[in-house]
Amino acid sequence: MSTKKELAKTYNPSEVEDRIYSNWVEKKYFHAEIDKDKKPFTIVIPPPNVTGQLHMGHALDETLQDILIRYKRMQGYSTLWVPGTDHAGIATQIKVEEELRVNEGLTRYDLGREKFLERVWQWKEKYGSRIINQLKKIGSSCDWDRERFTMDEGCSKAVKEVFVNLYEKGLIYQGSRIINWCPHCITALSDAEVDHAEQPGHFWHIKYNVKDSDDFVVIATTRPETLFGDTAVAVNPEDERYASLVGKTLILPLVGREIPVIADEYVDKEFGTGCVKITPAHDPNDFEVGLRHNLEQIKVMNDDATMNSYAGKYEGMDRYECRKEMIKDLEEMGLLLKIEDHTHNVGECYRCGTTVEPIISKQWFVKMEPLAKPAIDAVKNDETEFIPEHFEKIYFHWLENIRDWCISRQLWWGHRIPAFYCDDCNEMVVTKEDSAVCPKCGKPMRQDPDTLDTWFSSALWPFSTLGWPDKTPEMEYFYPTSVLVTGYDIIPFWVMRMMFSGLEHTGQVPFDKVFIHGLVRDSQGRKMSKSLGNGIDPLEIISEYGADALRFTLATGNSPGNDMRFYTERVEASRNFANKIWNASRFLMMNLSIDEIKLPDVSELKLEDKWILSEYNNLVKEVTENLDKYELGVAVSKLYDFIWDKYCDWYIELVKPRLYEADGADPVAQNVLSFVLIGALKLLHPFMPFITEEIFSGLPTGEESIMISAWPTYDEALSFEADEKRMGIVMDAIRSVRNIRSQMNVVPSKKAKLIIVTENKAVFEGTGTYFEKLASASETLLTDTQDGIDENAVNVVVEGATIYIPLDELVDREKEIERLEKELKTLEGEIKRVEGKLGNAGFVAKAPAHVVEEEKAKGEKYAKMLEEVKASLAKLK
RNA sequence: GGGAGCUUAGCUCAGCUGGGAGAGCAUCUGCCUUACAAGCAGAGGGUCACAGGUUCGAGCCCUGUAGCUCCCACCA
Repeated sequence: MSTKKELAKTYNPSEVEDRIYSNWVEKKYFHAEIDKDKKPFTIVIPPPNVTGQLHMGHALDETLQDILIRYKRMQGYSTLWVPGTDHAGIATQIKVEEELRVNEGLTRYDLGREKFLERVWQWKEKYGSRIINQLKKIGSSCDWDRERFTMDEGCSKAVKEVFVNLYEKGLIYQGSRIINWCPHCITALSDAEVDHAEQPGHFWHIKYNVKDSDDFVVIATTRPETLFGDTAVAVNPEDERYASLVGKTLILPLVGREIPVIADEYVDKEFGTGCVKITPAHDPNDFEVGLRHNLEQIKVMNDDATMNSYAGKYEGMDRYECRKEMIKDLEEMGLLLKIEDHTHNVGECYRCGTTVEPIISKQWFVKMEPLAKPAIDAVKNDETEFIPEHFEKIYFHWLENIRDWCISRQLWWGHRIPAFYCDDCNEMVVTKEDSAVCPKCGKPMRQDPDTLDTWFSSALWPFSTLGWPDKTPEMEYFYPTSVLVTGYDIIPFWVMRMMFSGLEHTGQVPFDKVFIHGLVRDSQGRKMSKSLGNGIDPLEIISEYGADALRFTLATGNSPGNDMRFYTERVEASRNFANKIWNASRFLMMNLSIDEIKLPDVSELKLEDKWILSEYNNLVKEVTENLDKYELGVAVSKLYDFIWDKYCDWYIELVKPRLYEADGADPVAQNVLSFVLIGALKLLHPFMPFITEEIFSGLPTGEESIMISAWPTYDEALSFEADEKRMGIVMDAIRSVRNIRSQMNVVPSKKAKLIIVTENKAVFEGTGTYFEKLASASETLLTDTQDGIDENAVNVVVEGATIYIPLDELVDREKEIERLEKELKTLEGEIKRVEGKLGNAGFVAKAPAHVVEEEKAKGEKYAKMLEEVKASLAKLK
């Protein structure tokens, strides 16, 4: 029976990907079960937001995770990859509000909380499932039976559990503090949710008159509109210029309120005018100063950053409009003395870009210091390791300088804070229950209207998805997870918070390793963003080039933690590689007449067989080591080189004559070709799952799927070092002959006669293509002995042999002389280099013996070759 | 003001614990050789940012300098 079949000439991914993926899903290959006989390997997905669609950053993140998961699955681990999505509080709420505004002209207040939330849930269903489908498109082998959502029942249970626990331990508290307020999203933000950007601004020098005096002070401010909230002016206690002013009263311009001059260390004498207006309700430093001096806190803005009644006639104006107007008025009044240009860092909301307003507000906070310490220690003790390691510094820096985490958000979409208030007696209860009755007066209580920071639930993701707080078998078996794969940009948002949450609530680190990748940028190195319109849609790339090509591109030429630029040219190269594999397989299948693949006995193997097997064996070892060290880019480039260069360009070409024999294709060659291809496909499978599966299914492997086949292992019996070396010489010889033919402009179709003479006078002769002859000669190249050399020939010198190409085949004598002289020069250069090294007493004395030996051997080899070249030149001249 | 990273072929980037500089793309030459023109063969192209140091030996380790990028930071 023949297994011969013919594949299409080019690989067409769109025809196979969906079919293969559905088959995997149907067969439940992605599903992970608790298996005590296997070791677990767990990854929880960084849940994409339900706001959007897959972008290139996700594609990279998913690809890396899938590579690791598929690799470990083939190695026999019970691999669990938990998929899911994030409710993304602010981001999603903004999107739905926007949609509501554009389509219906409504605000969330028009709908009311309940109706609005219904809309958000509809959004979540639609876009949540869309992004899940997109994850599938790139081949992610997630356990879809275990898909989760940060606001599903289990996660909600975990959130309440954690909140109540921390509250009872005193690690969650409510307080009035300066927080970052986004006037567009109308909510508080945590420090991590504020981006800082340099903005051009001004220093306005404003005159504050001293009460009942002609004296005045000049303060320089970048935020004149907060003037209405000033409750003091501070100077440095050491500042002699203002010593007499301390204790005096000033008249606040425009509103005429009286404020004291105080002395505080905080003021820098050298900066500005040395006088600082103190606005405790609108500046974190002023807030502290205010506490020290017991100053009143006056909020001058509403939640949307319009001015309130403290701003007098400016009430109702937006903060910037107010600034403009009041500056004009101050100028008219002669109180504006100077305007200086000044660039400063301004905080912006990470979701909408609006300048945040530091504002005093009553919010819920997590006390960070006691939580941060164990999280720092766990990384210092290597319980969790970052890859690459230097990202630990970022992690430490954040945790060591952390301030309490503001976790309440004035949003509707999110986990509602499990605190209840009694409107009658002001009693407050924090409980896991959905409702509460006042323990004092028995009246039903009102739940806190605010929700929790999205990252509060994300922080629990590694264990809430495994069933925590219940003691589930999954928690027992799959936790702690094995590796977290994520971008460096969310270390402070997420990694750090999962770490301290895991340690606090489960007593264990949430993951062994944190594998950090960089950002995917556009071809000019810019961040891909919607506003720039430079984003490249992974799905378009997939439909044009295939998921494998995209994955391969993302995994190649990129080292951990470094950003990468995305070029479609690179995807084309990856697509070409896929096609190359396809055609190698096509070639094999066209010539396959065996129906079972079995590695032949060593005695039957020819030189090139041993060589490719040995190279393959090394590849197995190296790729496995690279993957274990998370060097995915290195692993994949070795696979590329092996398959394209060694397997296709050398091995296939070398065995062709054996396949075209009149009495049928050599079964040894067929077996080796198949064995190596199958092994290489397995190694490549984590990177290019679809094409490897498609080809594998067409080969007589006796296995049902490559994705559940066993990962190849290094086999001492396949190591043929001596043959690798011999083959190296043959390859050198072939390259040299090709080089000559190319320089002599001999077209490939013209067969040249070759005479190969080995060191010990072995001679081979033939007129076939140089490929065939060298291949068939390769076996005995260095051993046989015969006599008879054609003296009138161009020759090529390789280690241990000289190859003659009769001159009548190649016309240009001058060119040949030129070539040989060049060769002579190269060899002389090499010999000089080696002699220099060996002549260096320090080198001979101190370098390792094998290094010295190698150099000696090289010297001898070059010397012999030099002699041969010289002899040839002499003959030609 | 701190901290990190980067600087290697025309472009984009690899280069593991220090032992004769690599890939892809681009360029040049020749080929439709019956797996593949999304291909084959050949070629050109790099004082590995700069200056010192350690070493028998440095792209790799140390010190300093310059340029670029990013993160963090309350100087009003």
